[in-house]
Amino acid sequence: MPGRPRDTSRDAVIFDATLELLTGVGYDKLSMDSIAAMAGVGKATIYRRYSGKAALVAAAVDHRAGATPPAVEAADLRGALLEIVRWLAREIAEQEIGLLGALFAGMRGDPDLAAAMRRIAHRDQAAMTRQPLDDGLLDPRGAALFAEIVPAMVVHRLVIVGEPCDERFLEHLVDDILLRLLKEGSRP
Amino acid sequence: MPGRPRDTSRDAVIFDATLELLTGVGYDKLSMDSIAAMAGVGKATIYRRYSGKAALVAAAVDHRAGATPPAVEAADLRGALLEIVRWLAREIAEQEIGLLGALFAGMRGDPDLAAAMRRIAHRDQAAMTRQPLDDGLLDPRGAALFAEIVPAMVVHRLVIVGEPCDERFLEHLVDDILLRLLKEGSRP
Amino acid sequence: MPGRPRDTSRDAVIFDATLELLTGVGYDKLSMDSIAAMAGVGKATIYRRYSGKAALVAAAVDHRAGATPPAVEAADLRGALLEIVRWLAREIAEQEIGLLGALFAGMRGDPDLAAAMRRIAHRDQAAMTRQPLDDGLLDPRGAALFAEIVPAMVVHRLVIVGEPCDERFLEHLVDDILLRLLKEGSRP
Amino acid sequence: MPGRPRDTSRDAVIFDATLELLTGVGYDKLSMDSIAAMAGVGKATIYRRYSGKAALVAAAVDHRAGATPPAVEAADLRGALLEIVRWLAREIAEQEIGLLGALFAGMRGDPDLAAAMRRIAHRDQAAMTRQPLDDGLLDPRGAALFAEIVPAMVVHRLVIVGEPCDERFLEHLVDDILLRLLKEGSRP
DNA sequence: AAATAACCGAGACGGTACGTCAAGTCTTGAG
DNA sequence: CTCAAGACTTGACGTACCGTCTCGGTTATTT
Repeated sequence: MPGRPRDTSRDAVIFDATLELLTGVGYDKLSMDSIAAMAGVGKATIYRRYSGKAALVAAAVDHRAGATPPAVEAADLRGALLEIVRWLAREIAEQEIGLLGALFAGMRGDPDLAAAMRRIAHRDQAAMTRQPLDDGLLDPRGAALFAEIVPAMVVHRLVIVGEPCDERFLEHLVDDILLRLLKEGSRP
Repeated sequence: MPGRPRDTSRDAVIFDATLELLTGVGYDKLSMDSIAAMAGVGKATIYRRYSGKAALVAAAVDHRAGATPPAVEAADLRGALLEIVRWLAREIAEQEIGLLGALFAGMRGDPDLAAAMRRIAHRDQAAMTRQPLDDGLLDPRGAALFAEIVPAMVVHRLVIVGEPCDERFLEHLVDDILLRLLKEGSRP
Repeated sequence: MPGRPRDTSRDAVIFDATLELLTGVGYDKLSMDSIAAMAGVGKATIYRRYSGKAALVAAAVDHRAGATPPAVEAADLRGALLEIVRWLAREIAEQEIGLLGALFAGMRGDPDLAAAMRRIAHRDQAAMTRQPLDDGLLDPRGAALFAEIVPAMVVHRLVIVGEPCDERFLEHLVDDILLRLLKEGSRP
Repeated sequence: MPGRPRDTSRDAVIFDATLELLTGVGYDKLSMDSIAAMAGVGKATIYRRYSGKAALVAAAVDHRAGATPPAVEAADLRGALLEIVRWLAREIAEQEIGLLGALFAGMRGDPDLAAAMRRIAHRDQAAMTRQPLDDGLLDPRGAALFAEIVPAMVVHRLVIVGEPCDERFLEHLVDDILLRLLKEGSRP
């Protein structure tokens, strides 16, 4: 099949422009024209790669987030949990808020896209608890509980409550909720 | 010297049209023109009352939700929690999903509006646990924990996970998380 | 017929505001709201008197123009013609341009109103040449020619050519057109 | 590096729709939305070409009128004048009335546009008298007088007097005004 | 080497919705 | 019944964005 191959260097500049504008003005003030202009790219080049704004934002967030695995250092359960929770809170605050906007906007019209974005949002959660699981700090039931509660409360804190996930909140989350549920779960 | 007073009957038809279209087509396919047309109202009449789509949706959801107090019947803690959780899940699924869309869309550009919408989202949560508190089924610390965890997990379930809050999920929420945290809290 | 009588002092302030705004911003940037506001009058008070913007402007121009009869002093034909032409040019430039805008805007939708405005535009023209007629400076045929040519050329100069009716133009009009036609007409 | 060039076929359909609606409903009932709809064109395509309704109408009238040169057949002065006057009266009645509406509406806010419209209104008038000039039927002074008087009286007749330029009026214009002025001018 | 075919930046295209503004009508409370 | 104030419906305005299409021009592969 002949023809000029896609210029892969375009992907990077498109992602950069998308993420910069996304964090700058928010999802719904984000326009494809402005992304194309900032990236120095034709709109067709974007639409050749992504089906629309929601898909582009999903891909951009996926790309950026994919580069950051956690890497836990603490050896005790509380320390490990705090590290993971800190990383997740920062990740969501910085990147995935935009993804959530895309999710809201796109999920009605395109269920497949919504499913893809949900996969992105979930993807790290499995990897996140792998190390504590391997170290024996966490059992599978505890890991599931963690994955169910922590993202929910972090997102709720940021979006609904509208306050940052500061250290105080994260310690409260770990000490008053997670540790008590996990300890409770380990009793006979 | 005041002129013609606002026709309060217009508020009702505007809210009705807004909510019907909101649940029908979703927040971002919702157009001011279609609301005005369905309500039989000029756009200026809407913009005289609300600064934009986000503010209108917030007011409409506020209006509709305000009419619904919980009213718990069960006398035991588990039953009471289940009732409240069921009501909240239904409320969020039916009404506040639209509000969340508005929140995402509007919160960057208008922090005051975002704050107002957060107040709306929070408003019922205090009243929600009042009866169990009065009945002695819940202590203040437990009520705070409830208000912190339940909305977060319900919203997360609906938006991020993308699955409905069915009875199975709600019982899991009550039995595996809430009750264990609340029992734990009552120990020495 | 009982009821509060119309406050005739309102007519004056409405006319004043109308004419001031008309000369200030032109016919089509003239809004009923701004007239009402400047006049310190409710819009209903205007619409109770005039059927719409075009009718109001016509009445205002009629009112203002009606107060100004010509009063020719010169005893020779050329001097008399120049005086009349000067007055008419000033009158049209200052007032009736607005009326012409109203005429254009309103004539399609309301032929009766258009007829009324044409009557206004014509009204002075009969009176204008009365004195020269009485003095024997002009015969009826000459007066008719005058009334047919002068307003046409003044309006054309102002609107189509877009230049002011300065003394040079007016003398050209009198010397090169009017006087030659009138002299010609008086020959055997 | 230029992008996609303007589709010049869009100009034609826009002009057609504009002129059809203009003659149908008149200048001020003419809406950009209806033009766009009838032309099967997005509003942006119109606004990309013309700054507003007045500019569009000016361009449309210019376009349509530009295609029509006079072509005089008569060999005597009276016949030639009548032919030209007839053509001009028809032209103004059919096309330029709309342009005059645009001129009134737009000339306050945009003097450049007003100047352009005046150029359009004047454009044919030079060419109009070229043939009689070449044939020696008219001298330059007579041609200037013609161009000054005839359009003025035709417009005045149509707009202010509100009557059509029928044959009777045109002969009056030629016999009682033009010919007498032109003959007068040729005497010693 | 030439032809082919998909790519690229740029930007015009048909649409849809936005939020504003004006026209003319209606509704207060006061006189 | 009139007044000032101002809310009402209607409908056009000009702007912004979407996702598509069309230019002239640029690479790679395939003949």
